[in-house]
Amino acid sequence: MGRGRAPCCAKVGLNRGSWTPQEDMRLIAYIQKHGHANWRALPKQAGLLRCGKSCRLRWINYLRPDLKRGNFTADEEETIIKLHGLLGNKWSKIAACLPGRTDNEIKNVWNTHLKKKVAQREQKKAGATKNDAEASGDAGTPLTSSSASSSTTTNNSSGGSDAGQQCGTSKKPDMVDISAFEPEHIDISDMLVDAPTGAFPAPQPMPPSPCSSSSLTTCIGGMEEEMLDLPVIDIEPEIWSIIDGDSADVPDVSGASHGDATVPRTANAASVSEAEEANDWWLENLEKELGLRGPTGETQAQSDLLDQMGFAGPLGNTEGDPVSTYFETGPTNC
DNA sequence: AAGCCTTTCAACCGCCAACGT
DNA sequence: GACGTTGGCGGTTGAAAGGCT
Repeated sequence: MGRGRAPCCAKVGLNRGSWTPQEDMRLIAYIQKHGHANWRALPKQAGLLRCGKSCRLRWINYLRPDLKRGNFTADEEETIIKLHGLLGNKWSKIAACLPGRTDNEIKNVWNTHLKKKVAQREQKKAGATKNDAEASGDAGTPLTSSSASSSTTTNNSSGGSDAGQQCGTSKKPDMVDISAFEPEHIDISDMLVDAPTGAFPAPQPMPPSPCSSSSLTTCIGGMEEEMLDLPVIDIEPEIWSIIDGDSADVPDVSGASHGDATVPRTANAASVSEAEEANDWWLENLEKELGLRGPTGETQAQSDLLDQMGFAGPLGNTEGDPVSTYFETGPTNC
């Protein structure tokens, strides 16, 4: 643990709270082009007045192209309940089994809906099986002892650190075998493979720089370079120094200088096309919502985007900002 | 219609593990 | 091996939305 850690946004005058459509666009554009090899440096290079942590969170939980949005299906809820029984509050691991869902989302759903649901179910079950319990040999380990209460109690001391393991291949000792509770066994491995692949491509760790594909880059064209390079936001240079804790120069963010270096290398050749498909699909929707596609053509689109990005005056015409509209409609269209 | 209460969810905080030097 | 840096995780918070009285 480093001690010299720079203070987070609150202390250095960075933006906090809700993200604006402009910030979203900026983040999206930057990551699409350069990837997110270094979250700490990202906001600086993208011209965002946010801390890297905030950017990461926003991307992971909201802007990522492979996110499924909208209500959880009954199946998903059941899956969460089951996995929570196995894993406890290991939201990230649970999320790994639910393509398109984030740990934050799952955590929220659990705390708002599922916890109660499980509690109610358990109550019913307790009432119904009260008499049976004594007779049955395995004398049922109560589900709620882990699932319903573990979220309120503090961490199950994380211990296991089953890093690399996904979807509860290791059952924690204090976790209850929920299969005894549920009518049917659940094959966790299925969940990994069962990702709805139809309209929704399997999530990629991070799509390789999709700039080679059409989409946003095409529509924005050369403007994107400017968007990323120009000091559009009136940022006091000292702020970056404060953030960095040094006086290092703001690196040149033009593609040539560091483009490839910051592009994640998680994707192998085989997955590149998949990832590009995913991105194209996502960007298509985004572009439509942003008005970057359609009869008005690219020139208008660029001009609109410039407006939205704050290049050409205030955001007078947002009419419910485009990014918000996009997400209200929902990228998955599921 | 207004005020209050509850629910929802995006965002923040602090901690920890992994990694690099 | 020690130390610093970064990414990631889980818990918590607070604003907004919705429902109720």
